[in-house]
Amino acid sequence: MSKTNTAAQEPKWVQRLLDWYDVNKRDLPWRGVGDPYKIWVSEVMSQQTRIEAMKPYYDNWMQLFPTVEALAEASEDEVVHAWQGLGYYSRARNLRLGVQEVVSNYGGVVPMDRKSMESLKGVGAYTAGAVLSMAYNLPEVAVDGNVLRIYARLYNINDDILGAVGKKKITALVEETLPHDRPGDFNQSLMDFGSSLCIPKSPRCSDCPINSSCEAYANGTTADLPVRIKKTKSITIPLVVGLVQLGDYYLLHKRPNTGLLRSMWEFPSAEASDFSAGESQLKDLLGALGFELKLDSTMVRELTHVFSHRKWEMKTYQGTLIWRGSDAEQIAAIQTKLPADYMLLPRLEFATYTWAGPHGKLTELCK
DNA sequence: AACCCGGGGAA
DNA sequence: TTCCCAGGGTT
Repeated sequence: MSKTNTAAQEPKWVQRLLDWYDVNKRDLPWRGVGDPYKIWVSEVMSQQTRIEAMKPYYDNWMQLFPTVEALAEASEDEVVHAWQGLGYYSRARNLRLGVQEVVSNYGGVVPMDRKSMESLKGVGAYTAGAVLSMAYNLPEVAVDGNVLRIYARLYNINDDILGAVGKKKITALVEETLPHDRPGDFNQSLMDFGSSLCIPKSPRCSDCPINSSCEAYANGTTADLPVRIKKTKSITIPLVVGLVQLGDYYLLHKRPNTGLLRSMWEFPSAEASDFSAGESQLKDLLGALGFELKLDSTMVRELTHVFSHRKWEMKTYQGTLIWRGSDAEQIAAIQTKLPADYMLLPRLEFATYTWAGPHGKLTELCK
């Protein structure tokens, strides 16, 4: 629970920001509805994701899973498939698990206290505060990247906002300044303010309704704040990818259920930077499954895909497979002899499956 | 505290 | 290219 604050202690900028919000707030589908489930979904979808990017996913999600019960009953595959393309897929898996907890342990009602909220899968300090303040108008702070940036400037805080010290310092400040009559609106006003005016680079200070309260603006340090520690560099991984067919069927591989892009489908690939090295590895790989591989040396697509800490440099080739078993064996029979993480699939059924990031873009090369 | 987990828009 | 976004989980 946040500290109490009196009207006398409330900084002048708080009411000015609320006034600005009343005029300039964005019209978003989960706002003004008072539905904690909708707000919860929107918050999780928005994590590390811009609003414009997640909007269509949100609309689709609500069609598929309109209530906590609907989501709780959905399979993990359905849920991750609906998340396909958004990234950070653990968010989808954890959201489903969290909602299942609500249905089984809270009678389907999203809890109204921070401790219970934060005990739910995928719900941390931020999401708990956001849902509680926006859905139930409880005086809880929701400290996200926007809030860290805004307060670092308003109060000229030089600590690294990604570190524990800076984050703790700012959270204390937000608790002191949170207006208890409109906590939900206040938290949302910070989001809208941070995404339109107090933006990371080149903040639009001349248009800012609270620049007279901003210490960084007064000191001329808005360009230097907030302080963020630089991230570690990403490593580059060269990959040779094979779009390999047995008749009308493509051979696909399901990634392990741990690590990057877990449990998603991809085309067979090898960690190699040139055709011959990749061809050799793929022949070994598919040979162990019982296939003979003929790979065409003409590259059909070169694709670079950047993750947070990794970069895939993918070279894609087409090829055909020959089953080493008896000539009479049909696809279905061969299928039963493959390991569980491999399958043969016709192109028309591709849309049914969840693709591992950039592999989804390669499906357009298949016929 | 450090690292892992996606994807995309903007400069 | 680099930055960074309505973060949370794991080790």
